[in-house]
Amino acid sequence: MAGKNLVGPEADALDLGAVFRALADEHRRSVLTQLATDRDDNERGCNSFDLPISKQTQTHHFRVLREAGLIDEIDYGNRKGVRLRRADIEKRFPGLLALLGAEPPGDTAPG
Amino acid sequence: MAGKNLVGPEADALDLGAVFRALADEHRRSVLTQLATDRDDNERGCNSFDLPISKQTQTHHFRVLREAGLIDEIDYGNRKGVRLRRADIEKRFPGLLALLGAEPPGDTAPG
DNA sequence: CTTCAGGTACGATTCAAGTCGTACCTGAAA
DNA sequence: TTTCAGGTACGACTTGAATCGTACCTGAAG
Repeated sequence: MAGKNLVGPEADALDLGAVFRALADEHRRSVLTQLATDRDDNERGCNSFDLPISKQTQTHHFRVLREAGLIDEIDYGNRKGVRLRRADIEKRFPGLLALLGAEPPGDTAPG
Repeated sequence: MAGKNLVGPEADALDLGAVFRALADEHRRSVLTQLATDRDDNERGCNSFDLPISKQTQTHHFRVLREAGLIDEIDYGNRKGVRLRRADIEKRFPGLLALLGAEPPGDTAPG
């Protein structure tokens, strides 16, 4: 019933390079921006982000975000939850999440 | 005599994706960290960063940093200067430069 | 049990990025 | 002028990342 939390790095072990690499991708940045915008930090389903990519690729992106220490993944077997590691991120890299709000969401180049 | 400033994006046009992509590379992050640490924002020579890469690759990295809007490049013909665009960066992405200080310099994995 | 949707594992493909070799340009100094 | 160090341009190589196809796993609902 209660999903098990997939492992990520400890709060003190967050690597700035890995974080920047994770946020360099448009889709991953979109996910994290959506998570950071919700101040209640609700757990969300993986398919609630409207990513225009296949589910295999989504799996890849969520894994990158988790291994960078930005999100927790909760495995329920046949579905998965995602939660922002806001406290850990703010502790190690204060102000990082606020930067994501400085970018207008869905800023994909037209044409 | 007075070098000419190579063009980069306007302050309001700084793109977060380009910035994260630029800072995802270890060498470029090292350069920007060194620049951000100097609170006097002195202009520095391109070969004052002790980058363990060829000069062609250095040219490439400085170009990426400039096109991301993070630095100004001043061309003197047979040598080049680099200056951090601190005001523009702080205006558009406040707190970003402070994040670089949270990472210990020269943190290359041993062994 | 079967069915079904969500997710993963593995491999293959495609593309972007980091790197360097060769050649060339630039300005200063001899 | 020549020489020299710093830098660029172009091309080529190599690695890593993003993407998807196929097959398989998981738990819930019939």
